[in-house]
Amino acid sequence: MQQEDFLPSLAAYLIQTARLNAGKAPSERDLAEHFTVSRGQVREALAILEAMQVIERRAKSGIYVNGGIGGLEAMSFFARFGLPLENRQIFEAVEVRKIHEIKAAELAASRATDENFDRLRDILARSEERLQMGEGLDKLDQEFHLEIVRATQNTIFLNICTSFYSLSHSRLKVYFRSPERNRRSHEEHVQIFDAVFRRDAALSAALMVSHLRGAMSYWSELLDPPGGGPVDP
Amino acid sequence: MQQEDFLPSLAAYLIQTARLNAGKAPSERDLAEHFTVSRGQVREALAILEAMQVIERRAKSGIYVNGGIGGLEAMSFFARFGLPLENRQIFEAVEVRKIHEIKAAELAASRATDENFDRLRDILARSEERLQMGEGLDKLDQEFHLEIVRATQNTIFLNICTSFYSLSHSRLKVYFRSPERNRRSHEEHVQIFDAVFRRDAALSAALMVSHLRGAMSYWSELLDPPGGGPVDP
DNA sequence: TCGCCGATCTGGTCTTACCAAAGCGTTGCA
DNA sequence: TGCAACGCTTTGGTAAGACCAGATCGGCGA
Repeated sequence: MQQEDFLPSLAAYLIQTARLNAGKAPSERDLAEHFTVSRGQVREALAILEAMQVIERRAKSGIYVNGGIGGLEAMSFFARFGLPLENRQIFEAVEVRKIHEIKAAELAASRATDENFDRLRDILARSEERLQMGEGLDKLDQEFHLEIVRATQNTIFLNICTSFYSLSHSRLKVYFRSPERNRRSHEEHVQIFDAVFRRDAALSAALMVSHLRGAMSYWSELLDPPGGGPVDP
Repeated sequence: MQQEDFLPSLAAYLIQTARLNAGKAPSERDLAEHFTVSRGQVREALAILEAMQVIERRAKSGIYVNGGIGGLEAMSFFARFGLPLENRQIFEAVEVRKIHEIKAAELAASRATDENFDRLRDILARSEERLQMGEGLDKLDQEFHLEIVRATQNTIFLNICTSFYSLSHSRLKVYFRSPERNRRSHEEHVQIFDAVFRRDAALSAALMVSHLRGAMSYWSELLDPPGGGPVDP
């Protein structure tokens, strides 16, 4: 146990043990022993988790796991490593994603460069290829959406959207198991590309609205029913 | 030298020294000596900065400061401690803020609760008070905008917007030195409040558009002219 | 039963030590 | 003279031990 996946392991363990103990996690010394690493390693990881607002370290008292996990970085960190998020968080993240990507399509229409168009064409071509072979879009969907964001030429914006995409990642895998949904998704991508290429900002945004509505309504249905308990992201 | 302000000091020092040495910062041992702390402390801080994508640690080689600073967390960290950002970054952050807050006004119109309205009224009342006494709005502007975001009931969204607000903070102080701008800003806040209170989503969004346009055009003028060099955030 | 006191635990910090690989300068050979 | 091989130094990565001061909590005494 060392390497880079020590952090997520630690985080998962902290949350798991804290849940059984009113939010309080084991001591640094216990954690070090449990993971067979030095206390220094544990402290380094804890410093990062504290900066992410995942935990709180109270001097001479102990380590406490924050309730509803804090910052964006923390959440995308969680999603990246498959840790569970709550329904509310997922819903909120989806809403933020909608806000971002609709505006992204609009801005992309006026700012996309030839390189952006080249990459988009390449992504669409590879999508077509995969569909012909009867395979799911998978990562290509993500690539398409993020390339649209990249076409806004706003690197901060791209940064945020990338984080949010990871929040929905494993869910999307399920979504893209259906051949029909794959096909429709691809066709909508092509339409969006055309609108952006024609520099039609309003149409680009409108198409993105309906594209996201279609894809995400599927998704929110999975969330709502039982109402409450945490689901895996 | 210890406490919480060690991190920003370290960050500033790393960036400063790295600039003179092709992106390479002093070794951990040198840093520990320079700040009169233990190597462990330095490593803990470096772990956080690495997680923020501010630096990169290469085993057996050294510490390297990343060019155009990475993630959102890193940027708001920088802004919070008055470290310089580049023009491009500021422009991008402003654009993202616009995207967020316009949509926030729209959503707030349909979701704001009585508590939100109470807090907004309180903020406006205190604003009025300060204006009467000839003082600037200062923090109250921030409170108003963030309360609008809070009214969307999306905590993740609020989280992001809060980070972005800190990016423009010290600049806003300059903006609010002008009594006339204070007055106009306050009046626009009142109008936005009314629109939200009447649940008029379209009007809320439209008013926010012009409010931000007014406030931020002032600002982008400060950025564009010389074109290039970093400015203080 | 209530309050006080002391042992214990905990995070915070520092020191020392060792490892392995990267860097770099020197040396030695062609 | 030029280049390649060798070896020392530096560097991040990791571990182990120690001390401090405050919080925590149990037991003792009033």
